[in-house]
Amino acid sequence: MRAKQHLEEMLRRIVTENGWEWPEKAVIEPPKDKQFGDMSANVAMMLAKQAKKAPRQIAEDIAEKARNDSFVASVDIAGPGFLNFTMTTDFWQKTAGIVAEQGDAYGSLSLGDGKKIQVEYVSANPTGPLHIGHGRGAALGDSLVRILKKAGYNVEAEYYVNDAGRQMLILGQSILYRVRQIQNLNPAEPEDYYKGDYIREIADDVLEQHPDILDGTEEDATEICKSIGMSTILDGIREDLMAFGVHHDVWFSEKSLVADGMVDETFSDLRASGLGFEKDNAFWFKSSDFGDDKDRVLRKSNGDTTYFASDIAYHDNKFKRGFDVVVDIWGADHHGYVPRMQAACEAIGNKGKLHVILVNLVNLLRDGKPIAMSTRAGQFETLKDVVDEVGADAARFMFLSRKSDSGLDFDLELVKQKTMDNPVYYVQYAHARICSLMRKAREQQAQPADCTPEALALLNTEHDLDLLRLLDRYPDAVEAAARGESPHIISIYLRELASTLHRYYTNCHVLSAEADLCAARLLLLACVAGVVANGLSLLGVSAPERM
RNA sequence: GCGCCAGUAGCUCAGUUGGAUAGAGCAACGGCCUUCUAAGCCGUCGGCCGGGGGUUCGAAUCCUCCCUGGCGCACCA
Repeated sequence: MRAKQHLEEMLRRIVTENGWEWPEKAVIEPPKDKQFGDMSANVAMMLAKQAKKAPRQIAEDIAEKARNDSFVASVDIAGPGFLNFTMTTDFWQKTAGIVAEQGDAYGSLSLGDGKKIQVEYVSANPTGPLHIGHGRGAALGDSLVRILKKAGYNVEAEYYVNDAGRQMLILGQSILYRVRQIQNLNPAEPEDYYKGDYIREIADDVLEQHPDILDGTEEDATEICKSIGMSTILDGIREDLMAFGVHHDVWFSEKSLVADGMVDETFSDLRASGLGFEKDNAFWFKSSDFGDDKDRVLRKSNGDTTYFASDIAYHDNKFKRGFDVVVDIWGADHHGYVPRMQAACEAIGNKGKLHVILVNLVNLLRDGKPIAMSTRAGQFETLKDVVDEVGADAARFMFLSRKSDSGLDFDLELVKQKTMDNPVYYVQYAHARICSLMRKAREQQAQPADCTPEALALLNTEHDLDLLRLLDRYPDAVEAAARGESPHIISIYLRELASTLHRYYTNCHVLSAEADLCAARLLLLACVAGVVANGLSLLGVSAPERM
């Protein structure tokens, strides 16, 4: 019953009847200017070449037939050959019935058709607490998971734990250094180590659990520090993510890849297919065959495998788990890594199934002044601190208001402000306002009307229709967000819905209206509140009932 | 030097599988609370869409060459 769907079915039928083929690039969408009607189609222009006729003439043919549709009030032809449709008022009014009937399910799609899709995100090394940059990736990944589920995909969220390799060794050494310091041993400062206060706290715990740690070998001591450090930090990461409303279904360990022999398996597979080769005492992957700039080393001449080697094995493992699509969310500073990872996925027979989303850096500011961040130097603003200060809702909405691949200034003072520079409150306020109305309505024994044609017919002002048209578009917003893997589309939609609601609120009084009209308007507003809450839930932002 | 991403109103940004006169918010200025939350609404001002060429009925969007900014270019992770 949605306008776009209805018109597309009709237009496809007419095009077929005329012996033409539906052009894949044809779109039906609301025009940017209301004067062009409710929905606009470019199909006549797209058909020009195929039909060997002038676009406007094709448009005439189509318009004549389209006028027979009982839900189409008028069809105009404009510009180079646009077909502009105005739907009947009662068509739009039915929207309220559909939204009310479907409730929370409104906006759910069958786009994904149950396909298995994995979203891997955050995946920060367990060497320190999450900082604000991780927060952006976390918000994006979690929201994307919610959107893809809504769109009908079978989605699994995963965190890849880099619990093997050099970074973990440095973590162990950093803690051991602090342990010795606490014991007043005046240890030599390691060349490269994590300097944050949390390392000292972990060192305290280590000493408490292993008072005799320094009696054993250096290796054993480092191993103990590493293990306690990692589990402590990982627990902290889990807590911080939970407080931020972010969930992962699977925590996948890099160590387990090696232990299960998956890396070796990858090596022999590549060797067998001729895509791996020995040179200069190292083992290489011929990634240049798949568009990468150069070949890459998987096993160094000193015998260690590279990070890339386990990453190939990891992705191989993902595809073997049956995912049709694998989404990786990475920091934009890793963009140089994309071509080789794509090459690897192609080499192991999964071309085009990896989608990499790059999340650009977050510049943390306070009152316009930058706050420097570096895990190593131990000076950073943690995600936890930021969430504690500004709230999870405001932080998430800020992260999800912009395209992920452009840089983001995150000003702590700004995000606390209640202005349109910080639109989370604007959207939440729309929801709270409606809830407040509903409470007042109950006090005076008024309640939303049932979706009868008589009740719906009372929703006949331009303000009513503006809201109804926007509600009708919600599933399109979900679809666009899912297809584009772009949660910010939901955020933009919500701002527009909130804006239209606030305008309605100012112009159309509800509780003072005559009883039937009041009930009809309550019905409409209940639908709006439902869709606002629905959309906010896709962003992982709460919909408060009062503010 | 090579590559990727960005450059749209004073500011922050939408809009980019080519569509109609390029949109919001903020800021500035001017209005609206004796009725449901003013965290709101209405109005005015504001643009060679970084620049030059090209492709076509039509370009912010595609191609090409420049300019500016960010980030990458390891037998690091």
